[in-house]
Amino acid sequence: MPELPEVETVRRGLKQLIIGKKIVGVDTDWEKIMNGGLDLFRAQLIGHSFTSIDRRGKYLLLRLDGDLTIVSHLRMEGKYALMTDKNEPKQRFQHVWFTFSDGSQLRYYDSRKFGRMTIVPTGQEYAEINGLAKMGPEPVASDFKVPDFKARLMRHKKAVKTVLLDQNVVAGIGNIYADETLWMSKIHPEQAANTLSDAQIQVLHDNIIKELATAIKFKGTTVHSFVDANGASGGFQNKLEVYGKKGEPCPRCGTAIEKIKVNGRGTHFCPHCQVRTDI
DNA sequence: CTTGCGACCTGTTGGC
DNA sequence: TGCCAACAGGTCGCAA
Repeated sequence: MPELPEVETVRRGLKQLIIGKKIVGVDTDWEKIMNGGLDLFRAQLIGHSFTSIDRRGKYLLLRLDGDLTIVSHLRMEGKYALMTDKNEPKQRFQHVWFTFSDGSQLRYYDSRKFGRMTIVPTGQEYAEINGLAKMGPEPVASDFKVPDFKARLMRHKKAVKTVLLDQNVVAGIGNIYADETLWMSKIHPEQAANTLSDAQIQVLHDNIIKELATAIKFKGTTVHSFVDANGASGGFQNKLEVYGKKGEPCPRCGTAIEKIKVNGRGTHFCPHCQVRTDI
C-alpha cells in the first residue's frame, strides 16, 4: 500500500499511541511476517517498552528501550492499529499482535501477508537490513542532491519511471508518486533514464521533493485501502493529477490520460504533455 | 553491474 | 447476474 508519505503518516499517528507501552505478549497466526520467528520475537521483546518511532524510506523503525528496534515494512497492505482492550475479537487480516501491560494491544493487519518485521540492535539497521543498506537519499533538499541524482540516472538506460521506483536511487517513491512527479515534470515515463537533459533532471528532482512533502501534509493518499494508525484515510487522493485517471482529461491540456504498462506496473501519463525526447 | 520477470499472497474489480 | 482473468501504494531472487 504505502509510499513514503503514507508511511510517514502512519509513523506520526502510531507514535502518539504506543510510546511508553510495555510489551507483555507477542502472538501471530502467520509467522512468516516475523523474521526469525515468533519465539525470537517473544524472547527479545517481552519486558521492553516503545520509546519512539523513526522512518527511513518506506521502513518504520520502532524503537524500544534496551537498544532494540523493530524494522517494519508494510509492503502493499500492512496496517497498524491500537486496540484499547486486548480482549476485542481478532479481526479480519489481523496477523501479528503485541499485548501491553496496560491491557491494550498493538495489532498488525495485512491482507496479502507481504509485510515483514525484523528485530535488530538499534544502530545496526543499515548493517542488517538489505533494503536499508544501500537506500538512496530521503527526498528532501538537505539529502537529495541533483548531481548524485544525475549520476544515478546516467547509469540506467531503462525507463525513467522504473529508475524512480528503485529505492537505491531516491527513497520513498512508489507507483503513484512516480506517475505524478513525471507528469508534473512533463517527462514520458518510458524515456530512457540516461537520456534526460540537465533541465529535465533538475525539474524532476525539484518536483519529487515538492510532491512528497505536499502528500505528507495531506496525510497521504488513499486509493485502495490505506488508513493511518487511527483508521483515517489520507487526503491527497483528491490532489492526484494522473494516477487512476485513465481516459480523463489532462489537467494541463485536456488530452485523455493514457494507461500503459511499464516493467509490469500500471502507468498513467498524458501523451500530449509528456513527450519522449529520446526517440 | 544492469535488466526483466516470476514469486510472494489474497481481495477486489472490470469486462464479457 | 455471474464468472474469472487481470490488477493492486512493493520488494526480492534469479538467470541472462
